[in-house]
Amino acid sequence: MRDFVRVMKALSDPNRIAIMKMLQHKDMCVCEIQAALKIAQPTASKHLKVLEDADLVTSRKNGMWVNYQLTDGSGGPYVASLLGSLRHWLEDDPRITDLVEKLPTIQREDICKK
Amino acid sequence: MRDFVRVMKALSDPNRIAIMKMLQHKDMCVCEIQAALKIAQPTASKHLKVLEDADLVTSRKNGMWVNYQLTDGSGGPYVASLLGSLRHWLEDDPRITDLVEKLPTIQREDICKK
DNA sequence: GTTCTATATTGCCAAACGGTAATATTCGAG
DNA sequence: CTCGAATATTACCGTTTGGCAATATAGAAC
Repeated sequence: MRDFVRVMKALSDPNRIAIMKMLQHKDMCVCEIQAALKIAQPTASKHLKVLEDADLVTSRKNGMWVNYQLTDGSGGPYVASLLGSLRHWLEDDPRITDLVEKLPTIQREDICKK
Repeated sequence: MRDFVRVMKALSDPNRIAIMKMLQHKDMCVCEIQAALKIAQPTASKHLKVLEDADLVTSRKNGMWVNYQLTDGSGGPYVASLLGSLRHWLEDDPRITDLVEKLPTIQREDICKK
């Protein structure tokens, strides 16, 4: 029950849902997510931690960057099911489609090194 | 998006999840839910309102009582899918099985009219 | 080593949440 | 109409949550 609530809570925030939908299209680092959602960097990190604690997302260090990606769902029964459903859900949501459209223009090389 | 978040939030609380799982077995009035979960009556009412606002539950007045039941899922795409998944989810959760076991002993005639 | 750069952690604030007691509402019974 | 019983609403309280600025950590480049 505790795990289930954790997953549902993780998917109960618009910004975290947006992160999940973007990660369906490509792996992203923190600064890319921060730029896409126009939120502060610590906010992005915190959201990613919530998603990671719920086993919805994993991170791989790659040099200076930390790449986040969707999990394969092996973390638990609810996670697998919800990851599958999320593929279809919100495909027509205006904010999501807008974010996904702009995804190709979000590249870490252009964002960081300010 | 707003609807989706509302549904996910509604399913992010242990007591509300317990209500959903109990309603899978039988329609219930507020005082039955209150007794089963051992919570105050306003708390039960509030939880039911959250579930109703998310279209997960509907209420039918029957004299003095208000019967709550699961919706048919026609309220939206996420609702239908989650209602279906919830049938299988948490079937082995100790608290849920305990509540369901005790369901037959929860009857409004025994509970109310204090 | 030192200096950037990307990310994580901490500390803080306003808003939202879950809970209760007290009160209001609604409806059946007499 | 009055009384009692089931439910809803309101007011309040402690905890959690999402946001940010400031700081700490980790790694690449020099």
